[in-house]
Amino acid sequence: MYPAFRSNCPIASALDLFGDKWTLVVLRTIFAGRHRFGELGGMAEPIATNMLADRLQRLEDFGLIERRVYSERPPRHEYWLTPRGADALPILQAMAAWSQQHIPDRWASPGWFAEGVPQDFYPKP
Amino acid sequence: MYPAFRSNCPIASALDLFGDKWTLVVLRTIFAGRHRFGELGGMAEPIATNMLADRLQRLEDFGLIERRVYSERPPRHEYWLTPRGADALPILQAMAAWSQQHIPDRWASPGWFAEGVPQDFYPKP
DNA sequence: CGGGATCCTAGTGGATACTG
DNA sequence: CAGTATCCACTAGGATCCCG
Repeated sequence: MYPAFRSNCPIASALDLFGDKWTLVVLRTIFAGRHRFGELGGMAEPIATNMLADRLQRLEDFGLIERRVYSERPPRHEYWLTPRGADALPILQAMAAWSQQHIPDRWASPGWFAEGVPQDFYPKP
Repeated sequence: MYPAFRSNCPIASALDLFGDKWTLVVLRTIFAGRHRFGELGGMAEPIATNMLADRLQRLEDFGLIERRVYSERPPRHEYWLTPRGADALPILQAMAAWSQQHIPDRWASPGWFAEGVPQDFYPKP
């Protein structure tokens, strides 16, 4: 269930858990208020459904998110952060802050997530 | 020279720059006081020399590190953080803090980098 | 010592079709 | 709607050898 950790370094271990192309992007989207599979699949960065399903499964296995199933037709599933997942926010904020400082031209554009993002999600540049 | 950015999101952009298996681990090692190619190649996480060379090249292209060449025999090269690279420290610290909170059993062990790491590099658990 | 050049593999990732 | 299954392409990554 857990990946093979490369070392005892906490940084390397964190990267072994969610240091791939998609995991933190998916997590960011959940932070931003998207909770359903379809919403996550429709984010700005196109992701294949099998990739998305795989990352959600892993995040659930690692205890970062929780899956809620509603008995409706059509079925509705939602993914919510656990406290453990919510604690990853500083990582995302630190990345956002770095980008805003050092790739400002990209960030100057309206941004893809103007609405739907918590007020203080992206730190002020 | 720059990667293809997936979107305008600063988080996704940061991940496009250094969200792979090795880049942040290499950066961490430089933060920890290793500056020579051989030292970086000898870190706890075994990395192939071509991988290391590639990541160092990219980090230099992105302006995160600076390459210093000394005219000696045998030759000596050193890689040092630029201000832009040093600004990535909060990202590493946030990852380390998360790991220490949520994968404590791994961190409880002596750690691979007891000496050589700046005093406040890993936040207190 | 610090890489570059090769070659090779594994796994990531993508498109499409299909199902409860 | 929320996935799974299948097949396929690509490239990140690794091992080894070699050279200034």
